[in-house]
Amino acid sequence: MIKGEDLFKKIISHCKEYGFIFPSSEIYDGLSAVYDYGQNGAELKNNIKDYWWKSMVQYHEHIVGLDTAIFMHPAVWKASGHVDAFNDPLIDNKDSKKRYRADVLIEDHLARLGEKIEKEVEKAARRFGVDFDETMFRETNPRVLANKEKIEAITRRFVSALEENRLADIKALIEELGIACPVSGSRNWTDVRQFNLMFSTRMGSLSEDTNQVYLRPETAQGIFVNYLNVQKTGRLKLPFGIAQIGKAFRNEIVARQFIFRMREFEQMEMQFFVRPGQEKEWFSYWKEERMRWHLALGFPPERFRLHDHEKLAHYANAASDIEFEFPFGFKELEGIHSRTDFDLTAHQEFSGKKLQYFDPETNESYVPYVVETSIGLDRMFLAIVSQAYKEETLEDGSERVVMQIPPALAPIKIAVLPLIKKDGMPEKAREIFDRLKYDFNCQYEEKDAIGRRYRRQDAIGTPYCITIDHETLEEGTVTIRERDSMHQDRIPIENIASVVRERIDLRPKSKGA
RNA sequence: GCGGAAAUAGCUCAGUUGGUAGAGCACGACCUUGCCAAGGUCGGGGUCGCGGGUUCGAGUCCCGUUUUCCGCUCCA
Repeated sequence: MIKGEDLFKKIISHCKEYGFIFPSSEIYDGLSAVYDYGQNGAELKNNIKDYWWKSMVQYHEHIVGLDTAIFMHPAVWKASGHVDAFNDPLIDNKDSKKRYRADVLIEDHLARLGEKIEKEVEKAARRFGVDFDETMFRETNPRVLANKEKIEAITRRFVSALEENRLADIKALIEELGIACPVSGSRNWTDVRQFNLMFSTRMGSLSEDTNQVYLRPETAQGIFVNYLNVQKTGRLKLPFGIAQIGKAFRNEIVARQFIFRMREFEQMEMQFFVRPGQEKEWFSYWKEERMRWHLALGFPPERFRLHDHEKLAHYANAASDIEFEFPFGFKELEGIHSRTDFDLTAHQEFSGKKLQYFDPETNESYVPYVVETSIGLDRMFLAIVSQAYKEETLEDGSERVVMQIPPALAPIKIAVLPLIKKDGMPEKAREIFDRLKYDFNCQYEEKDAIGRRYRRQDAIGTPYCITIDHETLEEGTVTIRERDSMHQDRIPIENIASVVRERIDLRPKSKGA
């Protein structure tokens, strides 16, 4: 079986060869880490969106949809913390060619100085024995005091330099502290450079009269700033959710691994608003619910795993990732975050507008807590094609490449194929095609031998092929060929639609969620 | 951004010590066959990633650059 790197390369070229994904602006040599979705990719992507939207919005009574603008007031990103948190000062060591976050280098160094003090205290403790008063020693010993003072002074300078973005001062600190590269051991550093992960542009056509605006780095904020509009106009009661699908942009230093990490990407997010104190329960609920959604597509459970975050982002009090085993290993596919009231409270402060919910059951007003589910649409796409791509050797020794895309998500649902190009079969096939095309995305093909046409449909993941033969003309039946098993059944023309519809149905079989 | 590798037709690749670009598959038309790809005939398609340099002459040698993959680095 092919695995890892080889498999990944094959998937990438298969995606290009069969119209799923093309490099952006390819005739101009492409644009780094930007991709376009082709005729089959666009269908698959739309089907993923549709599946998500239906299972989140349509099947959940208490979740509604929203579609907000990519541009938002610049203050939104100050409130959300992105202006600060998305700024990293980076520095390179010229000898080892390694890159570090300058602030992390200094923080680590300060931590080591702190450890030195502790060692001194320990040493003293051993020397003085049982009567030793640690606190007293820390507060009175001149050497410890001097070291502590030194650390505090450096920390003050460091924090103010960081806050005011004085990059030269940060570099000066690194040199002054004699921080060496852990790899090369050298102190040969480049200047500190600022990397802002948010794309910015200018709004307004006169250059002297413009405002800097950002391309949103996440879709969530559009939901937060609108949550009261939606709640009031929809007369929604807690708990309720708002779902959104849309593009987001992050100017990653390194964007790579095909469509896994792109600078322009699409998110499918749902923010669930709950009473404070109930967020942990809902967090667990959504973890399970989202995992169920993935497994409903029929993927092997061992390809998924949950990863709980130990280090939490500035806004969260609990966070888990649903990771999928891509050809390059387990990586984040979806994040479930308990975002507390961080965002709403911040927007309340920055905007000066109350963002409280009046709870008719308790007669109280409060800022709700938020549990977020956020999945990368492009990553979901990659997960599906990675899982679907199969190279098979058949009984007769021949080989085929088949995309075992879940039938409900397949770009083309039915291929309509006349067995031969004469005896009235193309006409009959056209007639059937014209009847089916209003309900399913269909493809008509008459060129080449039937076997070859089956293989072409396998390569783009078409779950069903309808073949029109002599019996069709005489008895009104067709054969329906199933992609994965290659089994054929003979069914009446009138039954095609109902048979296919039943097999591509993804609705929960027993109870609705 | 650093290091390594690669780039010739839609795809996979060949192209001798530098001498003016080829194959198979794919694609189009027609003929033939007809249930799991590769019958016949004819045909279309490449400024050899891009830009410079060396040379009488560069796909081939040199420099730069772009893109991709891998490893670092980064990824609230």
